[in-house]
Amino acid sequence: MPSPNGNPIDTSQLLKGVLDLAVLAVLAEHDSYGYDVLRRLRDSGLDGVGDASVYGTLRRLYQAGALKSYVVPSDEGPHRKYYGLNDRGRNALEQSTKTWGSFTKALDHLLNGRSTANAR
Amino acid sequence: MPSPNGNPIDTSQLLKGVLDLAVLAVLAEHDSYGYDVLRRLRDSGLDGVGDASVYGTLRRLYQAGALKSYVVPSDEGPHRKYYGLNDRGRNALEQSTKTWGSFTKALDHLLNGRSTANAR
DNA sequence: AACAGTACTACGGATTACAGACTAGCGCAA
DNA sequence: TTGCGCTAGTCTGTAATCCGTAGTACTGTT
Repeated sequence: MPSPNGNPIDTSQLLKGVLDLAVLAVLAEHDSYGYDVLRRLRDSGLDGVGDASVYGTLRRLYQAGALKSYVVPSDEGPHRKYYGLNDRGRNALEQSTKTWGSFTKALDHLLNGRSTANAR
Repeated sequence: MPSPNGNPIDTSQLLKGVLDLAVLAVLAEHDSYGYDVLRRLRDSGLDGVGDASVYGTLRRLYQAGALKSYVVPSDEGPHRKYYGLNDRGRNALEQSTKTWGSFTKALDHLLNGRSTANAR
């Protein structure tokens, strides 16, 4: 049930589809493992991201063939499963970035659209 | 299963949570009915939006108390169900716009991330 | 042993897409 | 005039997708 309050949009819904892009972007800098991806995501301002969401995304991306992965047995804890972009992943990142660009442009057009001079 | 091809993000997923915002923005200009909202959304660049999605969103928003609605019997077809923002809707629009703003900012930060002064 | 870092799984919630049904005027042919 | 299809407009059910919460398990360090 919706809160009896105002009902602004939920950040979790905004993440839909964007988490892929975010994860790809993070991995574009350098290979990394789930826990670290999560941390970097949160550092960048994406607060409410759950760890399972990241692991899920990583796996989905991997199964889609956009990532390579290799396990690094660590000497300071359990093994770390590193992920990195491959060609397809790099391609997907580029594509998705474009899609995201035009999408936000359309939204901005709607939000600030033709009402620049409008005293309500 | 995903296409054996590259698997860029899907526009439909991007819409999640944003459709609310888009619909609110459209209604902020002036009251309107589903079919027209759909048309205006598409005109603004949001292509793949389905009509049922718009109707659904309209109803959700209405049941959340963000919209008022009234039926106008038309002389050129079936009746038109108009929707318009009320106070709560206006409030939600403002809130959501802010959320959207910081969200895109975070994303952009990630995408262009390693810009000036990443030497740390 | 307790704790923190790390990985994974299962279930549930929210939202959009697709397809189909239904309503109401209008124009045209028989 | 009646019948039929076309268009504008609305609504509903089901499928598919994705994120969040919670719970589990493993491994070094203190």
